[in-house]
Amino acid sequence: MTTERASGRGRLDRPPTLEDVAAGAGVSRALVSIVMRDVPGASDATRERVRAVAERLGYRPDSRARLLAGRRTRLLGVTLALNNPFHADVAEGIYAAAEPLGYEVVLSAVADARPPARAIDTLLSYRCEAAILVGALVPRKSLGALAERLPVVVVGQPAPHPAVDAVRSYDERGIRFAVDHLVALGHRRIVHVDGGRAPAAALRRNGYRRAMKAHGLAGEQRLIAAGEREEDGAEAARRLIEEGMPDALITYNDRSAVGVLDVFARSGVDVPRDVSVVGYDDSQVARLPYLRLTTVSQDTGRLADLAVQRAVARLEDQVVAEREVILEPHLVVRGTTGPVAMR
Amino acid sequence: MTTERASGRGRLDRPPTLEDVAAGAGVSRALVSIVMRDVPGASDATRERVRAVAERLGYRPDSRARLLAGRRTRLLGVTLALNNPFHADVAEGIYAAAEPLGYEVVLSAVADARPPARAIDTLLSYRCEAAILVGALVPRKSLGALAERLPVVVVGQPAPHPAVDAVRSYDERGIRFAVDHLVALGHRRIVHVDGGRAPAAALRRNGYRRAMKAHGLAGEQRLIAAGEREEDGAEAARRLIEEGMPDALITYNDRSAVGVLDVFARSGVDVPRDVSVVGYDDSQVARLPYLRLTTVSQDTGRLADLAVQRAVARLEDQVVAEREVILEPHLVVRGTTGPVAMR
DNA sequence: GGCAGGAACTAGAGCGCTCTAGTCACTTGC
DNA sequence: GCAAGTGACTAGAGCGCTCTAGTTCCTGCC
Repeated sequence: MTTERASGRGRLDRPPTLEDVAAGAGVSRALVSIVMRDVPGASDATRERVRAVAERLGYRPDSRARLLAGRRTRLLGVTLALNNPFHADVAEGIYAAAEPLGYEVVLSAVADARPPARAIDTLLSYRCEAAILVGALVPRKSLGALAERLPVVVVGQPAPHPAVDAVRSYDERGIRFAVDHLVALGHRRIVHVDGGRAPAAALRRNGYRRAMKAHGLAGEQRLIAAGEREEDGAEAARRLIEEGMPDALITYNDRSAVGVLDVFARSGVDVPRDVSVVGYDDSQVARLPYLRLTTVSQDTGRLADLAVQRAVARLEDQVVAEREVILEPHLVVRGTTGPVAMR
Repeated sequence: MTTERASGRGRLDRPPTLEDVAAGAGVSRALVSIVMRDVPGASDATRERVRAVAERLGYRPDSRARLLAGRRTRLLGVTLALNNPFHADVAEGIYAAAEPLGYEVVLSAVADARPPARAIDTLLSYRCEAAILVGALVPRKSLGALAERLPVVVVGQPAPHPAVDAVRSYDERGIRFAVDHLVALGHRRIVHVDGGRAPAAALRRNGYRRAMKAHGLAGEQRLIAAGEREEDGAEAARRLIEEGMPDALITYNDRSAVGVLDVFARSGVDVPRDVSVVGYDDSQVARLPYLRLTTVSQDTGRLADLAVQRAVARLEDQVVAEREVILEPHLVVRGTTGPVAMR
């Protein structure tokens, strides 16, 4: 053990390997491997001795070699957008669900400068056994190609391809609850500020149309094309102020709702007196004291659990009944919705 | 190429390797490696042919093997808390900064069920060449041990150990700006709702003390022990209401401020008429229309750039002048601070 | 014509593990 | 007393790459 740490390239003394531990303990590499993996095949006395040497040398198994040599990697790949709180919640759930099943998680971020294809490439290059895509927009065709290689579970949107699993909540119903709530409050002219091409946006749009029809409000339907960011909501709000205000509006997600509320606040539009607003996701934002956004909630913990279960079931050849699991969302009524005002 | 995808363990046809591509193109493994790595040593014609075969077979280099065989991994390990928007911003910046330098990023999340030590273990097991710890609380001693193995850069807090680099903003100054601002508005009884044991909390606490003294308000100092979560701020607010309200307060971070504002709102305390509130971080939350939190901002993009530069400089034996780089924070005045009211 | 020099390519040794197929010593059962 | 069994351990092949040290062949130059 040289203490050759001084200058130059530094730390050139490569990390200790199984070989080093084996030599130190006077046993074979294979035995050390057995001890480190905690599998049967070594006496308690030896285990203890080997562990002590490993500890002393600061030995840490090399994932690269381990993954390469093993017959399986037991790696679950997850793509997510770091700036999205919904994704973050799901990812944490995935960690928690994967560990007890003996799987490890590899995260790969999607960002402006890092398209989904890039993130997925990384997962494949690590030979993940399954991929869990959290709310990523992947072209149908590439999804099909991906599913050809490994089990794919999409979270938060319907499976865009018959070969992939999907774990999501029932978006049509979520929107339906929102419309029901607004109608019960006496609103009729209910607008949907949609999510454009964002994940599940089409479903929510559709849910809106169906719900309006069901309430005999087909004639009152009004869609504003928007998107998933605050700015999209803000622009929609400006248009509404200019072109005529509805009784209420439902946005694609909470972020969009925040943009809407911002513009309304600055323009002297009182929520909920002048107009009611409903968001979607029940993200942290929705709970903020000054916002108190009425919104549709989906259970991220359960979504994560189910996604992991799915992926593992596929890998372990268990029978998986349907391609989709759809959870029931629920409405959380807070302060941005109220009864229709006298006018 | 069998289309043996049907049932059973499925996809057992293992992914194509260099060998397969080499065979398909009628060249050696080494040559394919040269082509895939885009290094000199192959003719253009061959390059094209090899690439075509690789494409046709759906070949994807195996990171495990690549990392294992190469003399360097060029991997930068990053630990972060997924639920922290400040961390997410920094992480995205790290991706952006690492790529042009030819380094890859490995993310390792810290969560309730996944302590920092665990996250760091993962990074080590992948043989990352350097570790960038974003706002993680790692015991001084383990940090020292870690720095023994590889260059470590801590982001968002002072280096808790002489052997690690730190990239952060000048927290004492940030707090000072907040105090200056409040004093200029006429406030004297300024409380600090602190961050307890959270990263950089001690610095901010200290900055508060110094700033108060500098304004001749040493006698008005009042610290409330709190933490980094919304709930910590909320509890502090309850105590203040009970034990006596100050003119203004500065919280450890924006999350804490949100908790404070929540309790104040529910208790009929008007901000900023009755009391002014300043947060820290300028996270997304602070910009929300209904919140419009006055807060201290740090430049996450630059923090990330510098952290990567640091790590790479250490790896490539460049001279690094000081252990710490400290950026200047700045105050963003929004709606939660105002002049002292007549009473 | 002979040979240096370079471009294009290959052989083969690892990288640090896992895993199969052993070997060896020591019970155990009849 | 001996085959069979069992627990503890080892040898060695391989996982899919990279990288060093070649080899081969062409081109140009005196």
